[in-house]
Amino acid sequence: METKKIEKKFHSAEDCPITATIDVIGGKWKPPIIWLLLKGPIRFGEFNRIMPNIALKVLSRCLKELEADGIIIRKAYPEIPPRVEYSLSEKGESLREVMFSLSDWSRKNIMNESESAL
Amino acid sequence: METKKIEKKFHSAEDCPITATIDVIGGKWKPPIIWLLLKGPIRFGEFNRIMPNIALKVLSRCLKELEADGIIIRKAYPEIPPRVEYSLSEKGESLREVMFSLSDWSRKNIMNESESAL
DNA sequence: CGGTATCCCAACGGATACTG
DNA sequence: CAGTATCCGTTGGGATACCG
Repeated sequence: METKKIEKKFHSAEDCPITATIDVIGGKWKPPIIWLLLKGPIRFGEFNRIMPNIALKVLSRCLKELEADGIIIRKAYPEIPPRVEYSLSEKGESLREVMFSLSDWSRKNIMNESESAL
Repeated sequence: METKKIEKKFHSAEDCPITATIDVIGGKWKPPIIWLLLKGPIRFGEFNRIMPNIALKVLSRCLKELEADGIIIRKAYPEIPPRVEYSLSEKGESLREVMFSLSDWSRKNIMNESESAL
């Protein structure tokens, strides 16, 4: 059988799997949010303390979107004062390699981390 | 010596290396552009043929930005009609792993590619 | 062929005030 | 404490027409 080489077209950007991933983890603040969650659960206020310049509304929306995409899990404790903890889902955990890959490339190619250790 | 654990803060989003990488490769059309270039040099018109719905202006700006970031190389041949070829720089080539990582995660977690092979 | 120029719209991000 | 509501500026992406 002959295999005809079909050139894949990108009729819309969403046909690209990479674009699809970046739609989920991209934007200005989602990367640090996911990065922090890779270390463990975090409360709403903690995000705001660690990222002092993110607007509350933006933080709120990012968390909602990540939750809707199945990346993070929101757990609210019915206490006074209220406590809400965010953590990574399994799907979110599976991003660990991806995030390290992106971070690694950045350190080598954007931050000019010297290769002096070599 | 005791090592005090310093919590890294993200005063601006750009403090996050992952955000920095996504600033370079992100957006709607840059991923497919880089993806295509990983297979070899491409001419301006070819991009437009493979991605029929990208606006000329957008394609043009994406290519300019990628060039400014040192990811791609633009080579113009002084012919009539003119010919311009885009290819990856070394820095651009170094994105291969990153792109595969992003693409792989997408196939497993967004496109629901069955794991039937297991 | 390989682009620019112009105009437009929606989405994202941001500051501040307020609420359960 | 953990958000929402409102308003606003900037950016990214898009359609169309035109140029060297």
